[in-house]
Amino acid sequence: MSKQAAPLSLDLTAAPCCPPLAQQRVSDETAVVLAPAFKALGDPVRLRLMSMIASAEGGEVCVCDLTPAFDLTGPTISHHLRTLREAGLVDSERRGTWVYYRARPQVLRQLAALLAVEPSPPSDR
Amino acid sequence: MSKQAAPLSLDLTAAPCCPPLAQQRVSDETAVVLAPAFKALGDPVRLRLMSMIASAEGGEVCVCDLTPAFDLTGPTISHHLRTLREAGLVDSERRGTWVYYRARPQVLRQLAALLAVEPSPPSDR
DNA sequence: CCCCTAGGTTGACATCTGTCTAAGCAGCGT
DNA sequence: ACGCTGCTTAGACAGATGTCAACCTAGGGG
Repeated sequence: MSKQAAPLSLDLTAAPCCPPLAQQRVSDETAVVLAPAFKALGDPVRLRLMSMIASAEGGEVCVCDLTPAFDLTGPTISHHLRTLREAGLVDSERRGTWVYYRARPQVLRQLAALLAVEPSPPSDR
Repeated sequence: MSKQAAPLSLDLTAAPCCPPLAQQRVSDETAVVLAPAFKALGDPVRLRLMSMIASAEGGEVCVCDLTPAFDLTGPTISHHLRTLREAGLVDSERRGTWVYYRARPQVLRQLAALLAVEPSPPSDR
């Protein structure tokens, strides 16, 4: 694998930040910083988790509402959530017995911006 | 890993397609179809390759222009390109001695759309 | 104080992935 | 026909990843 450190909670806001990928070559540094975020989304379970968290009413979900949606054990879900957290995509907070996760929209926005492409170039229609 | 088949060239256009991840829960099927694309972008080398291809003048690049940009052997670059191809992110075409790669904007657009988030919700400022 | 529930941590395991070297295939010159 | 250059395929190998069972920690109630 192409190296990766994961300082246990990435601040993607610190990334050299993102003229669209298709508009200007992504630098090595930027690639190294942003790739882990895409990697984190590169698993169906995590993609769904991310979606469940990001689309949650009130902006947050209890883990207890996430786990039963999958055919996986608690530890496995916990592991995936940790991956999302370390990729800087979500934040977690314990409140009493429960742990709540919420999305970090800035990072999502940054990734979306990176993938942005012209609406539909002339050659296409 | 959470299952995956890769029919040697994915048609992501066939995906149940993408109301933003933060607006509606991504279905299992959609997640299974789209996750591989994110996974493909989840490596710094491939992210840069994707960018070099997508931002290329004339919409295409020769492999011979990609390879020297990295500290990797030809086969390794070829392997990464294949991954991008199988993820449906790029297309390749041989012309004479050289092979040219071009991006598939539709897929990029689809991924970007999935990550789209409200500009900046009230709670944020 | 004890136990119950919600989650996270550890360790183990099979599988996948990134990288390389060696070998193969495709065009193009001569 | 031969060899050269550009790229892909095949095989090998160390390291990463997804999953689980077992264990641990934190809070809340009796």
